[in-house]
Amino acid sequence: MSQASAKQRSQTRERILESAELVFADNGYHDALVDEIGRRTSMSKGGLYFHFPSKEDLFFAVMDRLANKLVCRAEKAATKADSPVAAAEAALGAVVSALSKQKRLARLLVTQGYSMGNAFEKKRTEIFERFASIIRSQLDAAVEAGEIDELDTGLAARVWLGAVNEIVVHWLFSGGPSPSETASELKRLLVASIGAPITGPKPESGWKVVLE
Amino acid sequence: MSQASAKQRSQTRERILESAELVFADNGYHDALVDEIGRRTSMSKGGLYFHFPSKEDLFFAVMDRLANKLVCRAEKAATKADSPVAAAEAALGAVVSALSKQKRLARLLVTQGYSMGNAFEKKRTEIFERFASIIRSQLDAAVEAGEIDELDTGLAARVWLGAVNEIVVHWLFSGGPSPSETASELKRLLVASIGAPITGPKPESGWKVVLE
DNA sequence: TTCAACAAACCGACTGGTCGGTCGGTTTAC
DNA sequence: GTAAACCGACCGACCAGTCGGTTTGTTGAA
Repeated sequence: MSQASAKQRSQTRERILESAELVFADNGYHDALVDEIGRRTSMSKGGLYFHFPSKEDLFFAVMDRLANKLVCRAEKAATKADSPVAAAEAALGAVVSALSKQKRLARLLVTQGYSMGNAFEKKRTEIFERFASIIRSQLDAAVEAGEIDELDTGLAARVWLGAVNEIVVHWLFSGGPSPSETASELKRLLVASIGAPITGPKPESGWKVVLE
Repeated sequence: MSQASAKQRSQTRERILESAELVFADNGYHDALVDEIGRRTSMSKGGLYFHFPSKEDLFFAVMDRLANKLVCRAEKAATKADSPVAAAEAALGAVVSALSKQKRLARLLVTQGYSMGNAFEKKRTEIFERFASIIRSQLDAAVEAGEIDELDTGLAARVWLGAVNEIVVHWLFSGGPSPSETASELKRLLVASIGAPITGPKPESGWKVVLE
């Protein structure tokens, strides 16, 4: 029993999480009905409550699951790059590309949580901090390597994330261009913000910027 | 009657808006109780509903009022600057400073609306677009004046706003530094993002940046 | 192989508390 | 006298969470 049912159990949880993701993304936390999640899972409300103690816990589980997936992608992308700045850029690009492909996921991560009320803030913070630390550690490495001048890398990381966040929101709610469409221009702006050379062919040592 | 009571009427509306602002900011849209707003206005629920047709309308009125105030500040700050980039920077600085001084206002503008559900997004978009267009028009002027290279000024404006948004959220929910504390460093990053010279004492013609 | 025993998984009608909004009535101001 | 402004008890829709009951699957003794 223990082996077989443990697998079954987690499969069921997964099924629930998938439905919940859809419903939360479409309606936001507050307007998402537990009954609706049940309907989409072909499971009664009682069944759901057997697997998750509350709507809130279910929501958090959904968010964690998504965040893990995205963080994984970002980290994988970062390791493939051949310089710290390129790694930070790649991590950002991975997130942007993932969000562009899934509006629903984007909605969920970027806004739908707030409708939970103040309890959500901790989770949102936690997730954003995970992304921020990926970027920040790459920027730290870039400073260490002399690729860029010293700067408040934590702040810079938040600037990058905030920028992406806003671009995504604008895409979702104003029919702006999809994040992936503006990704290269966006990267140019953000890379410039930390005073790094634009990643064209390859950053060369001893480069200069002269204005006027 | 018409003169005197019209004044009285708008005074009452103002009183309600002030209380509503507090309650919405503290609790978010959904958890804000109309009864509580009434209590703080020393007015019954029926009285409130004489002045505003619904909780939703009241909320929108609160948001509009705040946005107007902030937009005014930003525009005023912009006109005092002596170059387009400086104007954009000043507008941003004005917003940052206003938000830093009033956590409540910051919360309201930045997150508390989402709990209203999808109806909020339109209003949020509208308000952010107002700010974005102030920044963008200054950046356009900067391009026009040859102060900076051509770029997607709309995108840049959203990057700026997104950055501020994230810094504010981080301040509110993670006890990060207040936006005004990091304002100068933030400005440095954002000004760099558009490839403009750092505004130190004053931008000099013929200046240089040399790395390595 | 069969079946009793038991527990895990699931069902869905129901409850209890919550609020936005209403409405008949009262007060206030002109 | 009358209309605007205000009152506050009440209504009714809503929905997370509960709980007694049913089904399903596993186990191990006969």
